[in-house]
Amino acid sequence: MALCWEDLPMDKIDKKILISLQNDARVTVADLSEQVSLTSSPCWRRVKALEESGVIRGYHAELDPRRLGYDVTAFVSVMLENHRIDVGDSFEVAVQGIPQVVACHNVSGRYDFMLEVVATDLEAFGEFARNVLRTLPGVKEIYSSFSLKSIKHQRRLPLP
Amino acid sequence: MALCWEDLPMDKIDKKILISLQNDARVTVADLSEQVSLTSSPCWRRVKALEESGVIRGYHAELDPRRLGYDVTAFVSVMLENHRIDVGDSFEVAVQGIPQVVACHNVSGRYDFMLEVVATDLEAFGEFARNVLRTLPGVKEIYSSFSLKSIKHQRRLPLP
DNA sequence: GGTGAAAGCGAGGACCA
DNA sequence: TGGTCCTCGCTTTCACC
Repeated sequence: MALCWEDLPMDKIDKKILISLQNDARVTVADLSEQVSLTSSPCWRRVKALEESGVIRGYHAELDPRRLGYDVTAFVSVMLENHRIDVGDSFEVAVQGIPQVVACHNVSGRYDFMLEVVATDLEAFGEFARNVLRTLPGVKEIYSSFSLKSIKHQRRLPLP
Repeated sequence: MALCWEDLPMDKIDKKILISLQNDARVTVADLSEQVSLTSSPCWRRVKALEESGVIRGYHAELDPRRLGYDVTAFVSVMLENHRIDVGDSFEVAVQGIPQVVACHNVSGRYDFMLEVVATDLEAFGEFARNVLRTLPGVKEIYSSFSLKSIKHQRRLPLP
C-alpha cells in the first residue's frame, strides 16, 4: 500500500515548497528558504524528505512543442477488440515504447485508452495513426480529436 | 509569427541537452556538459540560449497526485451551447482560474473542450462537476471519463 | 523540529583560440 | 562557436539548540 498524505504529515511550509517547485524546479534552496521563511538547512531537509517520500517524483524541463516542430497535438481514444487482460497488457507495453505518445491512460467509458500524441503536422499524424496506432495489438477503433488551442498546460496540482 | 525550429538551428548537442533536462531539470551544468562531451561554459551558454529562445519554457517539479490525496483523475469533454467567440472566451478564462483543472485544450470533433481534472475522490469529483463545471459560462453538455490507470505520464517530447 | 557556520562545488562571466 | 581560468554565492553537511 502506497503511503498517502495522511501518513505523511505535510504542513503549510511543505505545501509552499511544493508550490514553488512546481512553478520553478530550479529555484535555489537559498531563495526557497526565504520564500517559506526558514533558513536553508531545514528547507533543504524538507525538500529531500519530500523527494524520498515520493511526493516529488522528479524535475523536468517543459519544452515548447511548436518550437520543436510539433504543430499537431491530438487526443486519441482507443477501443480494444476485447477486454481480456493480456490484450490490454501488450497494448500498454507497446504504447510505452512509442515516443510520439506523450501520455496514456486506461480509462472508463466507451473507449479503453486515451492517448496524447504529438506530430509535426496533420499528414504525419495521419500516417502515424494508420501505420502505428491502428496496428497496435488488439486495436478495434480509434477516434482522434485535435487540439486547436492549448488553454492550460501547466499541470500544477492544487495544494489546498 | 513564432520562431520555429527551422529558424533556430539545433544540433545534436542541443538535442542531448534537451533530453537530459526533460529527464532531470536539476542536473548540474557540470554533469550535463560531461553527458554532451563539452566543457561547462559552452554547455551553460547553450542552455541559456535554449531558455531565451523559448524552446525551454520552464522547469517544474512533478508531484505524485495520489500522495497528495488526489485519487481521481478525469478527462472531461465539454460542449458549449453555441460557438460564438465570446462564449468560448469566457469559458476559457473561467477554466484558467480553476486549480482542479490541470490541463485544458480547445479541440476539434464532437466536443469543444477537453479538460483534465483532479479530485480527491469520486464524490468530490461529482460535486465539482455539478457545482463548478456545469455552471461555467455556455456549457451545454459534459462527458467524463475516469483514468483507471496511468500508463504513461512523463510528457517528454521526442527529439529525433 | 530549528539555527549558524564552514567546506567545497558549481554558476556564470571575462577572455583567448 | 569551444576551451580555460577565476570568483562569488550557493549547496550541503556539520555540531548544537
